[in-house]
Amino acid sequence: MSQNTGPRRAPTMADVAQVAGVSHQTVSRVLANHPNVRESTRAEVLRAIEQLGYRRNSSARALVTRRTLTLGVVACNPTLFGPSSMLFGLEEAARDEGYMVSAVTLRRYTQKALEEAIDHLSDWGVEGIVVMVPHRQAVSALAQLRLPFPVVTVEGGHSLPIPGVSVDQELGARLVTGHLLAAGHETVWHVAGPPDWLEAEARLDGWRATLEEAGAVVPPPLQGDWTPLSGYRAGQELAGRVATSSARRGTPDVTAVFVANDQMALGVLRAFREAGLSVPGQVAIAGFDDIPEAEFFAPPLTTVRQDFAAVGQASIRLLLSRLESGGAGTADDAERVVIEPRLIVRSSSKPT
Amino acid sequence: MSQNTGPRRAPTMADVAQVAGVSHQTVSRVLANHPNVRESTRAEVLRAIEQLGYRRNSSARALVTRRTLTLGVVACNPTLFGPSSMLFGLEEAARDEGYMVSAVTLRRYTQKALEEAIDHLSDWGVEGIVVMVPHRQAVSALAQLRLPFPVVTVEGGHSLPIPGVSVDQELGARLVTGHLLAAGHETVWHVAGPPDWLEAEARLDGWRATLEEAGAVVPPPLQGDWTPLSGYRAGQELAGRVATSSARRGTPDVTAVFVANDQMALGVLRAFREAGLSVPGQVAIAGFDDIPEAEFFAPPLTTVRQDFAAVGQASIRLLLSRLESGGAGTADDAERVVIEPRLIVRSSSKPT
DNA sequence: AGCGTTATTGTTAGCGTTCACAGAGTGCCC
DNA sequence: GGGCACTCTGTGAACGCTAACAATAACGCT
Repeated sequence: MSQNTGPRRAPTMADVAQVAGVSHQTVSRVLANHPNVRESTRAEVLRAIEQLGYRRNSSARALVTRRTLTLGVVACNPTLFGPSSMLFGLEEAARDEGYMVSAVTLRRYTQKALEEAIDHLSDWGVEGIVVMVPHRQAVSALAQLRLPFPVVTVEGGHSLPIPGVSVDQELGARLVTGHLLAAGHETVWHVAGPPDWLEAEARLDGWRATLEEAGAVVPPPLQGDWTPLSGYRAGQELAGRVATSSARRGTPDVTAVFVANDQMALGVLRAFREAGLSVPGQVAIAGFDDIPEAEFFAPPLTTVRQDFAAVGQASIRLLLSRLESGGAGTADDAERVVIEPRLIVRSSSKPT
Repeated sequence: MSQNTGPRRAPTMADVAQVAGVSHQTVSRVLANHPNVRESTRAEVLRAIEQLGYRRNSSARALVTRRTLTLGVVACNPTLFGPSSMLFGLEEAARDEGYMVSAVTLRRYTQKALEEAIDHLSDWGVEGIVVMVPHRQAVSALAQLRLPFPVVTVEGGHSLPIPGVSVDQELGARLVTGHLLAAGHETVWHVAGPPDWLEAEARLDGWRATLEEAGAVVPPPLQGDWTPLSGYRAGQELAGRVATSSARRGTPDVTAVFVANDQMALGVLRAFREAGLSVPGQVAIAGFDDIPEAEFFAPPLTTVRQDFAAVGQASIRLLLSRLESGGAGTADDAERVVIEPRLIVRSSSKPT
């Protein structure tokens, strides 16, 4: 029983070949499902593989095939519901296609951080990357870089010739704003996201356009940063406005608010609650994203649902199609996939 | 101008060597920061690298060094705040140490899915993995598997000889329950998580033990599944109990509820609101996790904060220490890192 | 029988690194 | 001026796999 207890190395193809009594090439053929292998030898080889617990060495394979079967992702706020859902859908889709996904997360967007992230991924030989960093500067910085592999953006806007997937944020904003106007509100206020985020901008644009088309006054948008706290602050300001305008004109000028995401909407709700404003009685509120919690807010939040998982899947499909077409960095016919959001009406916007 | 426009292959070390007028080995030395290289040649090599845009081929490197510098993660509910925060902290820590992280996500736990996930990671030659699947069965299934690389669990319980990191869930539960008892409640009800989750069990245990030690009645725990909806259902049941007990005995038997996570607590809050029960006036509520939204619930939620990012970092440290000690699968002195949670008191539990 | 064709297997040569070793040059000492 | 230590550089051989080609056996057909 010379059971070698030392840190014996993983078996190689040659080991399998020897056990099975064939050449290493035949083993390779069996593994590659090559048709021209006699059934009996195939069985023999499989048995040897089983017996030795053989696993193909991915590095050696990658070295010779020049394919690492690895994709990279750069993500930005990965603890938020949206980004993490996308990441999830993306990883699953990639795995189904036989790829591995390596993610690098950015604490905050800076050009340097983005470049380092991409560098890090390149070092590991990814075949392509998905960039989920929805800052305006990120996308233009990306366009500058000439990378030796395909890049796909998520929510990267339409202005640059980089293929990408996005949800039609503007449409979503139009849906909510239109919904609030239809409910009889004279106008709709807006708590926007950070101005350098493309999503924030698109939502702002959709909101403004809808108001203008309806001939409604466009009130100055308030500024948030996606966090509940910033929504809370904006909510306090709006609540103050309601109070003073009611006192001055006898009628409040804020009766409906479209908040650029659900988390901030939560903050606004709290501020209103503390100010004694009833929702939707005195002010109607709507959010964006439809996080799982939104249905259970006080009151349940009207919002716009985005199919994040679908975005992740689409980004992988797009990346793989680029990969197969051999299309490296440059792509003039930058494909874009747009996914439609859906309005979810709940009590926060219903007339009592 | 013989600019080769074809899909010219990435430059190799030999190319760099030729341009710099040295041998490929010298290039390798420069890249490895070997001390015995003359300053002038080092500069020459670096210049050639710059000029050619050379990047070391990670597959070739991995092949010869037998190190892929890649770690794997198996995660379970990656869209929740907790898991995604851990993933984030973990990835960052790994990157700081020069490792790449590849994550595989499980839609739902099954033994098969777990094994496939691990298989998938093994295929890519990870040097070790972190398993973030806090099911009882997952950990025992893991213990069965004899893997050729180190494994670290997150929230994997203490019963098995696998190194792991966890937050002291039981302590957290004790803190909340004790806090509620100290506020004068005769007993504390509990909405538990799914019974096959270790975290749910530990929180249940901590709650029960605290009640027993205080000589309080231990009411039957309600069952949830972490989602707001399940919390909502449990909340409806509890609200019903308040109503009938108040009617029958003149005094309600539910005055305080410890909900096993914040999302379910949100559901309970909604149910109570709909039933006309005031929080904390008639019933005090506390959750667990301290998700960013918790502070803005109606009312702001008392909860237990877990430092998820720290858990992720600790898991990487533990995995790397295992890796360096050469400790593969077997590890009798299974190290465990325990992180202490912190009670965060907000108005949902404050006596009016 | 002889030939072409196909099925099955083996042989050899890389893929781009790192490692082990050898070699050349320099300085120092007895 | 030979030997020794040290610095710097190059040569050749792996690492474990796949691709290309060669070789052999088996088969059908004229």
